[in-house]
Amino acid sequence: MLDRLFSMLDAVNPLSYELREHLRSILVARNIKKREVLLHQGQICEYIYFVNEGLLRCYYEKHDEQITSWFMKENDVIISVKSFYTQTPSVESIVALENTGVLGIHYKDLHQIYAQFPEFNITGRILTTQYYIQSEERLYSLRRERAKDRYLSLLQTQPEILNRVPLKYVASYLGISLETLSRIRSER
Amino acid sequence: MLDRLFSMLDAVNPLSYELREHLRSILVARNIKKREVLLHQGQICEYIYFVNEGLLRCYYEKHDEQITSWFMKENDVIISVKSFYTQTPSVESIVALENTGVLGIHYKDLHQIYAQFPEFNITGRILTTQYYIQSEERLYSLRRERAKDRYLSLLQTQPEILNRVPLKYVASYLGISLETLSRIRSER
DNA sequence: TCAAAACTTTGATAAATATCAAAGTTTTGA
DNA sequence: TCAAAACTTTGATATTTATCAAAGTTTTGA
Repeated sequence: MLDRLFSMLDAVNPLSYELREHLRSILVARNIKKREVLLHQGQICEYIYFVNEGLLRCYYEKHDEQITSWFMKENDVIISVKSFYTQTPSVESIVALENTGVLGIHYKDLHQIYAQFPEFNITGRILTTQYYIQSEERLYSLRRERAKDRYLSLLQTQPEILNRVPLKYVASYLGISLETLSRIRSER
Repeated sequence: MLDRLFSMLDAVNPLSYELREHLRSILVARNIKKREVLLHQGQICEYIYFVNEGLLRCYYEKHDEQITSWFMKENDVIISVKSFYTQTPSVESIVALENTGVLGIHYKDLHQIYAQFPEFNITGRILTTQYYIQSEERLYSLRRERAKDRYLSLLQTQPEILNRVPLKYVASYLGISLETLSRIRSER
């Protein structure tokens, strides 16, 4: 049950026996059915989650339209970034696109770990860095790139997303309209 | 000379006397004249810099066009994100827009600090988190937002940039053409 | 299993933005 | 200081993409 999480963390920076046992005691497992909501807009994102299995979508509303900010699948760590780090109400919601199993750590427990197991700051720093790099790479593709090129980079970097997610969500993730995406896909 | 950096770091997480002295011994000061290049595309970004004074621009080329990824000014930490963290050749260049003074820490020295002064991982984690949040916020504005709205958010969040930077750089930072930006500004 | 709901495609048109070109304006450096 | 270079604005036009509408297609759940 915790194997996937532990092996992901171990790969980043080896976990001590004590930390591993401590994690067992504070991790919260949760199963979310397809379409069920893990975080509602307006709530504070109190947990940082690890996806054991399944797929989720993080989105927010702008002029009555849902805009997808991230898709998160097996082995990903998920939060509403600003809400979790600043413990303020989230503008984003997180909803399951498939039946999903996650493991959560409460914000307070995480900070207690950072204090009690200083080496976990290394893990935190490295994981944050990885997600920061991903965020920067998405900025590249949104800046001065054509709708078609944005679609092609997604196809290259995360092809499985396209098989698991309705087009309308992919479209808003890429910052284009549903119809334009459909037309791009039908070219050849 | 090091006051600004130390007080920034202290505000994130207090520096011990030993760490402060160690920093003094490994920090590298550098002055860059306007238009001078701090990092060339293709080089590995070996230093993480703190801007004491001045303003720099980080950019990359796409279809013969320069696209600005970041502006960095006093009190900012700067790197070519992916290049520094992965120690691979940079797709970005960094150039001074004003005469600028920076303090640099070499990648190896930084990691030596993380090992020798574990509490600095806290600082590293928090600073990375702050920049990650900024990156996410820029993603919001590039996704499904009109050119005009992107300009208005920049005006709100970083008005001083607009006074210190030629419009063509601001335009590519916002992902729009120079002419469109000029027209947006002249409305009213 | 089958009707309703959700999703995708396609077409016609409108709106936003880019591109090309040229004329002003400001800054720079010998 | 003043000509050259860099920057900004403006206009005309082209291209990209969005929007609105409707018709297919697939999925879902009672």
